[in-house]
Amino acid sequence: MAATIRDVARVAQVSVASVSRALNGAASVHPETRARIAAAAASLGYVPHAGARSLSTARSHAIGVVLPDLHGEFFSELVRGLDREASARGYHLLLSNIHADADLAAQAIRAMRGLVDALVVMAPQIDTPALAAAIPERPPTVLINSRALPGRTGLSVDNHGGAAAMTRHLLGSGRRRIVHIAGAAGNIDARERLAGYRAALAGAPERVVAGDFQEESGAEAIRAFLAEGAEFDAVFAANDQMAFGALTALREAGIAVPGQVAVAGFDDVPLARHLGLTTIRIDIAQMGARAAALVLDEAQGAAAAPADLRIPATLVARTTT
Amino acid sequence: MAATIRDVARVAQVSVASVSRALNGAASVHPETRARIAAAAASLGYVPHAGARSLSTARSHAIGVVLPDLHGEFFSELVRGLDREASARGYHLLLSNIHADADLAAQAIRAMRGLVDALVVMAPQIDTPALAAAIPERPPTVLINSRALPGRTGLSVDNHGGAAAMTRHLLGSGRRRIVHIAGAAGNIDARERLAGYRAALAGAPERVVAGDFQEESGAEAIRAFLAEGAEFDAVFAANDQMAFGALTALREAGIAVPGQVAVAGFDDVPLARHLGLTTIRIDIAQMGARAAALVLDEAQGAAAAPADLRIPATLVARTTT
DNA sequence: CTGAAAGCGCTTACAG
DNA sequence: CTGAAAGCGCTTACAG
Repeated sequence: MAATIRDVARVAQVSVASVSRALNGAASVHPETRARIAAAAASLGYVPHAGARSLSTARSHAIGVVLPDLHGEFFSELVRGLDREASARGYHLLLSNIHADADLAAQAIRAMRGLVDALVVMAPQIDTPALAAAIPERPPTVLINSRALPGRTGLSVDNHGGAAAMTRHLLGSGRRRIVHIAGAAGNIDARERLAGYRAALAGAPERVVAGDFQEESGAEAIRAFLAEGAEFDAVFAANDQMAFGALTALREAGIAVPGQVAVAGFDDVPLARHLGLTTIRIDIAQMGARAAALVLDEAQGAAAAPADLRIPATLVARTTT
Repeated sequence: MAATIRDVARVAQVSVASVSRALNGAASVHPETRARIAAAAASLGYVPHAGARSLSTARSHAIGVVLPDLHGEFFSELVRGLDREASARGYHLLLSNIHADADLAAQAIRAMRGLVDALVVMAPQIDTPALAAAIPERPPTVLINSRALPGRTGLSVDNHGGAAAMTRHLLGSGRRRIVHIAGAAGNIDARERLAGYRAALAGAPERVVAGDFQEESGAEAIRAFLAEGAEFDAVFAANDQMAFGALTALREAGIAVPGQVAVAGFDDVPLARHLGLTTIRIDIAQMGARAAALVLDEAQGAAAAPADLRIPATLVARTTT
């Protein structure tokens, strides 16, 4: 078995209280005692049992992270940002199992009781009542890309601003008939991007077609459009994946991009740069770091008033517009 | 404060022992008692304090995950696979802070004492002595893509087999002068891929140029090669990123791919499919799930003998060869 | 079937 | 500066 604080106390011939104080750098420990304890700890290879400490102090130094089924860069960058800030402040990340619906999310959150000092939850697909029911009073929680909840800090991408900027960019370059391929139904990001597109149309005709954020749905949308002989000179997809699908469908149909039709996406995934796709860039790692910082401030009592914060969404013009 | 087991006991008018037994589904609890306890727990919104339970039972139901600075798909797929298996068996994932060197890795591992029942460690850049020093006797540990350690289970990509298969594929399609762009020095994956290339050359001339797994190093390598007037008809890069760099350099030089020079990579990142890059595919999520399964088997006493397991690496031929 | 008690490995007032 | 003791919230032999 691994050495416990008792073993160290025995070897150093002091009480466990002194060992605890010495190892935690408390003020009042005689230098000689401290040295003896350090030597004993080293000789035993003693490492404090973090779980026991957490029970005594009622702090686990862990942030619970509850995420939906995320892929690729988004997931890795988000976790990277969370980890960056958490590590810098001496916290671990406890990942919940990936959840698909509100019930699973609530269950994941419950399972973290006594395990974490703070919670970062991302649940873009869960509606307000279900979300409110799932989020407990404690520990402090920051919501990422989720519906707003009164009294809780929310952090999300500036979907509305980004979509409006893209729409204006397309209008500004002379496009008039801009088709928007919407994201998954019920998804808050999808909804806000659609709203941003609408708000910026400034009288240009609105034309929305349903998608589900998958590449194939972007291709399907455009194929259906072309089949019915619809006219348009720009496609603004609610994410890059669907824009890639749109590009494929346009290529199949022999339509020049951006000559005849401009194409734009949202997210700036790595592939977008390689394909020259005009899109909206978001600094996901920054969003993660920011979320961790906010929730730890709250957990440590330095709470700012709950707010609805936005991570900037920046237009990146490339060759498809 | 959140309700504790004491509160439930008081409301249900039983001892805490009975509450514990009832809520853990122990055999011997009178149905009526059980019902009263369930009702009390529900009315109080009681959720057991997982940290306290873990101290009593000496099981945390968490797997510590110690990873280097990973990006994109590799990271997300690995964590997805780990999470899939861990969740299925009722375990959480505790992410250590991302480590850069052996000292940080050892520190991350130490910080997990008392927090996890098992450890999954990936440290391809750490040499054998440092790795041996960092990995403790307990808890059970499975190594991913790391150097082999006696008595411990290792799981890694079949780098040698994959690289050999790719080399044979290039030879089989008539290429004779195959340049290998090696990965980062000291990295075990890089080393094994190089060895696989060498083993399969079968008398064809060996030509190795240094790289560091970054896209730019692949481009640099090819530019330098072309500048010195070297002759070659194939480039096999130790990962896809460097292969993309090579493609760029060849395009700049007006060299036809695959007409004059074939290009191949390793990893099959998403971009590879879009660019038509011939490469080696690895099922990263499967590697994660497998690692979690192995380490939990060991933690739960169903230990198989330590072994050196390989995740298959499959050749995917596309348009660059 | 149920309860009183010890124990998991720490921390922290409280005395001295 | 140091120690004895209580306590964090659970679980689990041990009695009954």
